[in-house]
Amino acid sequence: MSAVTDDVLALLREHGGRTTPAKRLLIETLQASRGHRTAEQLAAQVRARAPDVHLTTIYRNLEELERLGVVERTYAGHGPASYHLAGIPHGHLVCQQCGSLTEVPAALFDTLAASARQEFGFAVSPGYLAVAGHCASCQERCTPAG
Amino acid sequence: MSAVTDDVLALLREHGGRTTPAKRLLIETLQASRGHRTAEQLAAQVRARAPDVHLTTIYRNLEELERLGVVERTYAGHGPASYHLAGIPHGHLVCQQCGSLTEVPAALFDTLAASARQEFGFAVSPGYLAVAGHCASCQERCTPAG
DNA sequence: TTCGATGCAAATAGTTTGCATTCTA
DNA sequence: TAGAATGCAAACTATTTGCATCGAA
Repeated sequence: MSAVTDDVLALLREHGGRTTPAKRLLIETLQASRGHRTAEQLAAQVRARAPDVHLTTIYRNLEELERLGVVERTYAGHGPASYHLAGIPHGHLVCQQCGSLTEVPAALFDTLAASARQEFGFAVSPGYLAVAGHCASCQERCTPAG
Repeated sequence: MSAVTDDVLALLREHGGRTTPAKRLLIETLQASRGHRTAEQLAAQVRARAPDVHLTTIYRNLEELERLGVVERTYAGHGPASYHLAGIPHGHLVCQQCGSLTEVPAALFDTLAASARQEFGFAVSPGYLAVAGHCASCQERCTPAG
């Protein structure tokens, strides 16, 4: 159906993988969901079309796609990880209060990444972990107007 | 024994809490361990002196201390959270390969925090989540010299 | 002597693994 | 028809909760 899906399936085959309905549906679901989805959410969406696909299969396929660099996993502290198709590199802000996840340009991390490299020889990957804090609406709700 | 321990216990009492051996030992252990410790590690260290202290008690007391602002919890992705006494604000770099956790000055986050506030109204808390990437030694080990 | 703290068992959330079966190439 | 992929059950890790008992103030 989609060129991207077929490209990913082709890549999978190149690496010794096989094309299955579960994989095709997962990739299509990832494309359809612009934002970030948990494994559970992806499973629910895939099951809407193929009720027998097990959560385990979702996890196994996400892992395979992550290994191939097609999918990125993001941790936001406790709670489940979020998955999304790898594309333009970006970072994430997660609100400690409401849990909302905001995608932000990787450029926001440039200064931090430069300092980390210079001072600690550390190469920052902005995508893997979110940056915690408090989102605009939660601050409004909790700050006594100032 | 230590002034800090007594101060924390006093703070606990002020908030309706009680002084117990388990709490005293936990606070002393947190002081003794300069770095970051998981609940499990803290339990092991406390048990060296009081074998009957249960992991549940450690979690409950860490939670209480976190609520009072005495202890900070840091998540580094998957794996257990790390705990340490709240002191000078700082951030953390976690290596995705070896898992090592590096404490870094909060100043490293200044530019990121400023941009996040300006562009998204988001108030960054550098301490709560680590920033992922690859530490110096893991890069050496894996980069084909260049 | 009251009410917070504890120990223990059990529940929980999120994810991974073992194994027999099914299906792709 | 070999070996990858799947479904299901069960294990697993990190953490939380329920409840009876214990102990600090």
